[in-house]
Amino acid sequence: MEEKNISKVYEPQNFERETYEKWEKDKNFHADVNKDGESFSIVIPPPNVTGQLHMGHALDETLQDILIRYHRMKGDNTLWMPGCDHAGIATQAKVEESLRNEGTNRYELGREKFLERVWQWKEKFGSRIMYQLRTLGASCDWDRERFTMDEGCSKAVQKVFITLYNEGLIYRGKRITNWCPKCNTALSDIEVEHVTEKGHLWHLRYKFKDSEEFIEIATTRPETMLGDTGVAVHPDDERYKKFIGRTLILPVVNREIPLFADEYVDKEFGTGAVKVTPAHDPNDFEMGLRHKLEQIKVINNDGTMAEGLGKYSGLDRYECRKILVEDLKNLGVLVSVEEHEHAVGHCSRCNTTVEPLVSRQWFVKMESLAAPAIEAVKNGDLQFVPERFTKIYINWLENIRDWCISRQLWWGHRIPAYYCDDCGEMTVGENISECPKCHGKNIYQDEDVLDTWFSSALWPFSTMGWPEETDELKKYYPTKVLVTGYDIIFFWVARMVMMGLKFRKKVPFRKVFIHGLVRDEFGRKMSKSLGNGVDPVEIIEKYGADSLRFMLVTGNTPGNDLRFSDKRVESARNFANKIWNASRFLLMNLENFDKNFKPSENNLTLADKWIISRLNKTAKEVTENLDKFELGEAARLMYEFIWSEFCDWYIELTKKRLYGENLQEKSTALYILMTVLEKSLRLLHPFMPFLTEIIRQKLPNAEGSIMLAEWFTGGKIDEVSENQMNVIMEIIKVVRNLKNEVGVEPRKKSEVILKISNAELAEILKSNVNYISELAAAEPITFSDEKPEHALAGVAEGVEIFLPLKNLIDTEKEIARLTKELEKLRKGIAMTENKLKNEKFISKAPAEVVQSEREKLSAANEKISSVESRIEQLKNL
RNA sequence: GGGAUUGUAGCUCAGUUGGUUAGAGUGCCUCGUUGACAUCGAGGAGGUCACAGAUUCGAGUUCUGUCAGUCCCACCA
Repeated sequence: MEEKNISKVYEPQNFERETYEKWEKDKNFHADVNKDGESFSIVIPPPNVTGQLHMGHALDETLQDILIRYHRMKGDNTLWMPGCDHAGIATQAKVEESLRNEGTNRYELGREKFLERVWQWKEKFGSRIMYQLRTLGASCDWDRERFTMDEGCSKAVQKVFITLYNEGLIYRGKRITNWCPKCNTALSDIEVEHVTEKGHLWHLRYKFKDSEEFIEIATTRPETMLGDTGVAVHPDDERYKKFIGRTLILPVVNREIPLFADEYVDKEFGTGAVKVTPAHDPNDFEMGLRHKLEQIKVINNDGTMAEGLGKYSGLDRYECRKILVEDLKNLGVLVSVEEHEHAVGHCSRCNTTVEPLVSRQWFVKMESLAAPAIEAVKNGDLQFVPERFTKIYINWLENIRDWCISRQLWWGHRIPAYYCDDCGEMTVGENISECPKCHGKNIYQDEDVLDTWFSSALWPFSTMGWPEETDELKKYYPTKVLVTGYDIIFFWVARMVMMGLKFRKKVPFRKVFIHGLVRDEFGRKMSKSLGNGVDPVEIIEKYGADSLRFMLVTGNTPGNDLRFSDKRVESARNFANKIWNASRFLLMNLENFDKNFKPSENNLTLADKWIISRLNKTAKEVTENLDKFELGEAARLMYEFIWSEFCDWYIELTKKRLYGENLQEKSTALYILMTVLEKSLRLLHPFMPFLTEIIRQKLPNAEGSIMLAEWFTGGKIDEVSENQMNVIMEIIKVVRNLKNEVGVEPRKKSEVILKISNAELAEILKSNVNYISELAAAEPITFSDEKPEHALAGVAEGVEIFLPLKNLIDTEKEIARLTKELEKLRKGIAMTENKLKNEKFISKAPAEVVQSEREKLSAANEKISSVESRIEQLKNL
């Protein structure tokens, strides 16, 4: 059978692509709403169209694909919804950068032309991302691919905005917000990263209007003093009580400003008196509202100083600080400068220091939306895996502040608010072309777009056709699980929950499976600036997608970061190669196998029963772990089973039968090999989809695509056979060990004498003695009740094992080895004896535990005396 | 300031409700290639489970504290 010849080594490049194309062509990924089966749906965390996928995505998609493939095999009606996010600010920045390289900018291009350019960008990178997903093996339903700015999603966005506005949950207001001078837009609170920086605390003195007295204030941002409209002290501060209500003269600008009392002020900090700049500090803004202070904007949106500030106007804010401090010093206003550490906000996108300033923006009132989202977690509708992230989520929601959703960008969903030039009326609604108040036609739409996360928040239902009541929504909403990194719990997860509950009355997903970040081999975050990012496609080209997937999913636990390492991908590739070759071995032997052959129960050997039982147990555990989202543990179990049990032991144990003359025996062995391999492939398929598919198709006992094959949940576990086989394997190990210790070549046949006290065990060993002779090159093997003289000795599971010396070994070395073993045994005995001496242990520990300790002790004592006598013998040689 | 998390073999990490003498991968050492696989096989060395207490018959596992690292949140100018 020519088709069964497969190459000597695993070469994933030869089949991954074609395999995927076949799956896709056969519509194996497609979810049919009308089909039966419990629904199992996942919406992909839409990757940004800013560029290509990185290792973090590869991890995220791998985890999802494993779950999806597992559930598909289990017979669930499985949908994995793919798509991309328009990533407003990030994508716009990318396109602007490329314009800059061409020597132009978006303003020169104009809004319309600029957007054309962004759409071109989106087409290019969007399709690249989808290609990468395919390369990784992601079994997404491509017929349902979505984009946050496609027609349907945009409709959902409008609908949500208008509804929230009409309910008073969206409002427009002139408030202080975080402003990025470089991106030239407002930001939400969570888009600001606070970094502790070394700065200074400048002490300034402000003179009272009607006396020569001063009050000293402390500030970290002297340039904002130009916008001061008051000074605040704590009402109980004895130092300043007498000044409250008096008027100060603001230095440099000579503005009259009041000194007032406010509980916000901390008496202990600085001088206990704080300058108040309502237009440029969130706290001052609040105080300003409380005390009806004027807001004077002294810093422009681009970070330069505003007009009307004399020589300071037009200066960059930090340049101004330098000059102003110098001037204050000369004026005698500057009293002192202290070193001071404080947290400074940076734009999470471009890292520029954000400027809090007052502007007119749109906000979502969050409190009433947050309450049900907290409740959903508390009542169990929504569960985090691992659970510890619940606390982070709740804590954030309980302290939530209003969400600034407007961005001064061009790329994104334009805010559906319209302004009438004739009467000044603002209208929120769809397709407004006429002012509802004055019927004027001079209407223009709000220039701003929405925060990118606004549309992402609707993703689980906007992708399913909402606001229409589609079949998809009925079948697949809520989704079963959301798989994402802990870094976007606030940005995305919490907001989806709020929106889902608000507009669908149901949580968008039942479980949130949180994973960590992929770091480089030194534990650093992978980033462009460090240049330490690893392109998943490159790894796939080198090692195969299966290897990458396997590496990403093993060796870490849910929620924890993982380190990427080439070594570990290589190790996964070696595993793939191992499976490949085990399969090749089977296929080679399968040439004349009658595919209708079925072995009878009576012809099964101990090894057969053992491997079947081990497979059944493994399947059970793999399934349990998958259900618990312990994907790494599930994968590890498969690794262990296939490599350490199936390959290292079982295949070796079948060789005698395969190469022998007895057709019955040979067929039985082949049948079990084939069955176990086929089921193992199914269990491994979610992790390594390509390899398992390609191999299974060559097996005579399998039909159709493995991805549609039934999941194997296990079967009867045969403890008796497992125990018996364990004894045999232990004996083999001891014999190998003994030979190795004394430098006898592994393959060199050596006589072995077994002394067994347990009669039942002796029978079993006698009938399976061939395993020992085959795998330990032990010949002849004899059973004896006597300890032979001059022999190496070892013990396994109550069996004493002797290898007659026959002058082959170094007695000194052997005595040393035995002495060491003796020490080990004595240590063990001491521990066990201590336990058994302890009356509390005897009385409180479960009976079977006590019993096993007793047995252990007597076994160990036997071993000791045996080893001791060996040593004596050797000494007398 | 609050919270989370990590500390186990040279390195990277498992260790699920407390129960044999703590495991894997990788690296290292010894031996081994005529047939599935050197991307391999057999064997070995290597750990007072960060430290100190507590609970328990029994703690890597639970609790408290200490030290060290990482991260998140937070309006102290």
